[in-house]
Amino acid sequence: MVGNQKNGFFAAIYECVKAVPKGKVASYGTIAAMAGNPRAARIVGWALHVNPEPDAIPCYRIVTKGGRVSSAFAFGGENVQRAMLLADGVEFDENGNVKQEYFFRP
DNA sequence: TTAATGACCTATC
DNA sequence: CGATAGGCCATTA
Repeated sequence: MVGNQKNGFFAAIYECVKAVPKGKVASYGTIAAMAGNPRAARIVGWALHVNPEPDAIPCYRIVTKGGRVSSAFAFGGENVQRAMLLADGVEFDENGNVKQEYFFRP
């Protein structure tokens, strides 16, 4: 590691995000639960916000529980995130939300 | 240590 | 159905 990040919940969150298989998405609450705190959904958003390793952390695979992408995506915008997911094989419904069948659940 | 922040979630009007 | 308010938890200054 580059020695820039302290070991905390963030590290666990990163592991969970990287554990999401390609072609699927995960919600903040799901990642938080996998990290050990089902109520720390906001911490997940923060962990991805700092995104120390955007090359290894596919934050574009993280969406809200309703399947809606975040409004403050760090890579460029919601449209970009949708394109990334489409490139991974994820499909959206008519509402612009990710289908629940593409949600990765442990 | 206290206070403030934040890419959420749920409940209520 | 759409908008608003509050609560939760960890990190930073």
